[in-house]
Formats: sequence, C-alpha cells, structure tokens
Amino acid sequence: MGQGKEKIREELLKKLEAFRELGINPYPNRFKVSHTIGEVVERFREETDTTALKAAGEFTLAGRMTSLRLHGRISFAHIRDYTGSIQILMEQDVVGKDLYNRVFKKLDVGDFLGVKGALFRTRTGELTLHVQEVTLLSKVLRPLPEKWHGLRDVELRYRQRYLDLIANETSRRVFLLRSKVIQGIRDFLMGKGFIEVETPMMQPIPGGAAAKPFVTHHNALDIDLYLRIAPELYLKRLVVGGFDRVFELGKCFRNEGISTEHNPEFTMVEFYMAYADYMELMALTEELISGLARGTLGSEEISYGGQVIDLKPPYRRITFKDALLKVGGVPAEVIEDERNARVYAREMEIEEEKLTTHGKILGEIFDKRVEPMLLQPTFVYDYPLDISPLAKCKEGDPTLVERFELFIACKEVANAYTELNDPLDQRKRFLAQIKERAKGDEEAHRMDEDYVRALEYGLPPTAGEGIGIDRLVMILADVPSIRDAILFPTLRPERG
RNA sequence: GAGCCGCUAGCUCAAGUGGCAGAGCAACGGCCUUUUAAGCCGUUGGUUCCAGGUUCGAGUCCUGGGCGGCUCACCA
Repeated sequence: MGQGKEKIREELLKKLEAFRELGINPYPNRFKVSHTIGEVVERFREETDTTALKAAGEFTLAGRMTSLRLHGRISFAHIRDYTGSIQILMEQDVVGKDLYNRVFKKLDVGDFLGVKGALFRTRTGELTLHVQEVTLLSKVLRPLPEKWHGLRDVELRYRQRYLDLIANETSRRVFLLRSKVIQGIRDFLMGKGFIEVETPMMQPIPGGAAAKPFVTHHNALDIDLYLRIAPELYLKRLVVGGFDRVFELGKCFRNEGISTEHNPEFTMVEFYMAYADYMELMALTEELISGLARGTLGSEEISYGGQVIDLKPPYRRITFKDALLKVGGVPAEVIEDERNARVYAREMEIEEEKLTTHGKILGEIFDKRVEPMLLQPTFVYDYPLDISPLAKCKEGDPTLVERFELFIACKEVANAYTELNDPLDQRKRFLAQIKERAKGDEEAHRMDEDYVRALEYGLPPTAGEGIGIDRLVMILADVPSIRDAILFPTLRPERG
C-alpha cells in the first residue's frame, strides 16, 4: 500500500477512530450557532477597538475549516459557512494542553467545526474569533482540492459539483446569481399579477415546441408518456379556464444534442398574459431583463466574454426579413422567393433535408447569418408562418405571424408571440405539421385534439413568452458554457 | 453523430526528437505563541484513462476503446 488516495483516506479514518476513543463523536447530531459568520463579519466590519470587540461578548459559529496554520502552541484557521468566512485563533493556554494537542492539532482542512469565543483583531487587523471551545461537527475522510489553484479539471467540476463549490469562489458566485435571477423573475411576474402554476411534466402528447421528446412508460396505466418539451399548451388551457395571467418556471426536456448552449434538461419560464399582444411583451421583457441585471449585478451594462453588453432599454427591434437583409446581408430575392432561397441555402451547405418550406429555409439562413451578429439585445419580430404553428397571423400578411425572439450575446434567450386563438386555424396548422411529420420531420408538432377543443371554448386574445433561464444566467454570470450555469449538467456516467 | 484537442500523485502542473516519472500544495514525523499560499527539517505517495501493438526500452510512437473539452450539426 503506497501513500495514494487510499493511504490518505486511511490516515483520516485513523483520526476518526482516535476521536471516538477520546469519547468525541465525529458526527454529532446537532450544534446550535448564535450567528452566521456573515452576520458577525458584517456587524464588526468597521470595529477596530479591542475593548469594544471584547465587550460584544461571545459568539458561537460553525462552518467548514478551509485553511489551517499550525504554529506550535498557537494556531490559526479559517472557517466558512454559506454567508462568509472568518479566521479563528486557537491557543493551547486557553483551551488546555489536552484539547489542543489531542483534538485541535488532529483536525484537517475540510472538517466542520463549531467554535465559541470572543472577537479581536490580529496584528494585521483581521477580525478573528479567539476560540474558547471547539467542537468537531463532521470529519472529512478525503482531501479537499488544493487551496491555491482550486479545482480546474472541468470534468471533475461538473461531476463532483460539490468540490467545485467548495474550491471555487467563482462557481459559488454563479449559482448564487442563478438563485437571485430565479427569485427576481418570480417577484417580477407576481408583482404584475401573474399566478404561478404547475402543469404536467409527463405528457401523453408532447407539444408546444419543435423538438424530440424523451419517452417513458407508466406501468399501471400501461401508456407511454413524454417528458415535456414545453408547458405551452397546458398553460394556454389555463388561460381558457380563466387564469388570465399565469406562469410556470421549471424544467423542460429535449432529446437532442448537447452543446455549450444546449442541455437535455433545461429551465424555462413561460408566461401568458390575456389581453396583451407580442409588442406589449417586448416592453415587459425589457423591463424584466434590465431589472434583473440591476438587481443582481447592480448595473445594466454587463460584460460577456470580454465584450460590453448594454441591457438598458429600449432594445433594438428589427423584423425577421430586415434582419436577414440588413444584418445577414441576404439578398432580397432570396427572402422573397423560395427557389432562390433553396439555391442560396445549398451554397451555404445547409443539409438538404432541412430545405422544406420557404420559412424553414429562411430560418436556417437566419441562424447562420444573423444570429451570430446579434451581440447587443435585439428583438427580431414577424416570423414566417410555417415555423410558428402556434402563433397568430399578422393582420394584413397571412405569411407572417406576430412573433418575436430576443437575442443577447448572439444567443436566443426568449421566444414570444401573440397566441393563435382561432381554433379552426389552429387545427389547420396542426394538420400542416402532421404532413411535415409524415415527411420525416421528427420535430414537427403532433395533433392535440383536446388543445383544439379547449380553444373552441374560447381563448381570449393572449400573448405568451418563454425565456431560457440557463442562457440568461450564462449571460449575466459571464460564463461560456451552459454547463457552467447548471449545477449538475447531463454527462455520460463514469466508467461507461 | 463527425473533426480537432486533452487525460501523469488526492489537487495544480512538469517530463527536447522513445532512455531510471518529477515539483508545489495536501498527507505523515518533528520544531515553532499573531499567521493568512505561514516558515524550517525529514518522510511517504504512481495501473502515466483502459486494452492491444511496434521496440532492447513507451507517459511519449501505432491501433482500438473510455471519459471530457472545443468546433460543426439540431432544439431554447
């Protein structure tokens, strides 16, 4: 047996036994703290007067020991909880020779400790807890990642996120930010009178988006169910039912490729607002996103990948066609004529099987030519009808729908439209999708008879929108991959 | 799924064209009462991702596989 990981673990297990022999439970059931570390640090941030600190009395704190500096009969360490970190000082003369040598000196970086003592400042001015009592709260049995470089290995960071969070401050910051973003979205929508609802994640007919679903099986009912690709059709049923403003914030699942912008399960907020149209949602979206930036980062000007992005409204608004023409440099005859578009797409080496309808071809060209140009927040609106089977036609132009997508940092973060509430038109659109599906488009929508039936009971004029939370967090947190914004991204299992 | 890159001690990283696999941190033993990447002395630690192959000799070259990253392709 060498001194590899097993040996290190053995050493730590030996200490564990040594504690037990001393009558110390290395995993006690409870420990009462008087304050969080953050509260103490905040409260005495400015206090440098020794007697004032001493007069503040004793504090009982707990946290993970993140560093340890033994100096013979005196030792310094830092302990950290979720609110902050504080230095502690342990003296043999104070806690007694026995406790100091047999307990404190056997502690390891990574152990959870409970400490009680008064505050003071060291020679260098650091606020420090002078420990009177120390309690082991949980013993580590594996060494933590190195303190200076942290955990760099991306695979380990994703697989063992807990280590990433222990070792890397930046990672902790990203996920705290994510939490604030989600809270901010809830607060915003509830402030506007939206009610939060939950709709099925397991659906007999997966609808609301063009995507391949995951399939599962319910044994008792003996039916296949699909993990939802979107909550859309259920949410609009609720608007039919009279909930004029609803939203759902949760996971969706799409059985497709993985990339820096795609995870098989991802978080989306969808909201529906009766008596609003897509233009009103643009204004709402600007208000939401600029407010989130201010609330979480304190600024509407943010940095992403070294580039400055200004999230202060109003955002640029450009029609789908104009975006192709002016941003993408796509010739007008391509935009106006399907055959030209087909030829143009072939020259761009877009796969033949995607060149189905004119709108779809333009969509493909858009993704290649326009999307990569949209660094600053931009609403692209008025999309082709045939790639928007749930959106309402534009008045005066039956080839277009009232739909927009919001792009920030060259990523699609939101998709919204004035909802199609004409049941007869909806049925026709579904039928057109079914034809696409028959031609081999696995992502085409399926017929949902009950949804059409619901529309027949009457959906008021309504606008709806979905925002990709993970991508929004990526942008606000300035991280390059969606995996950096998801705590446990989908990975192949270890030892395949 | 395809192309490119990566995988070496618990962690972070080294090992010109094939030639004894190393350092720092961590760990272990010792010294040390104001340190904070504490310091000093000493010790230990390896299936170099896996399986084959070439070779006197493979971390290094070849083949196959695994896992990850990036790019491409697709949905947000």
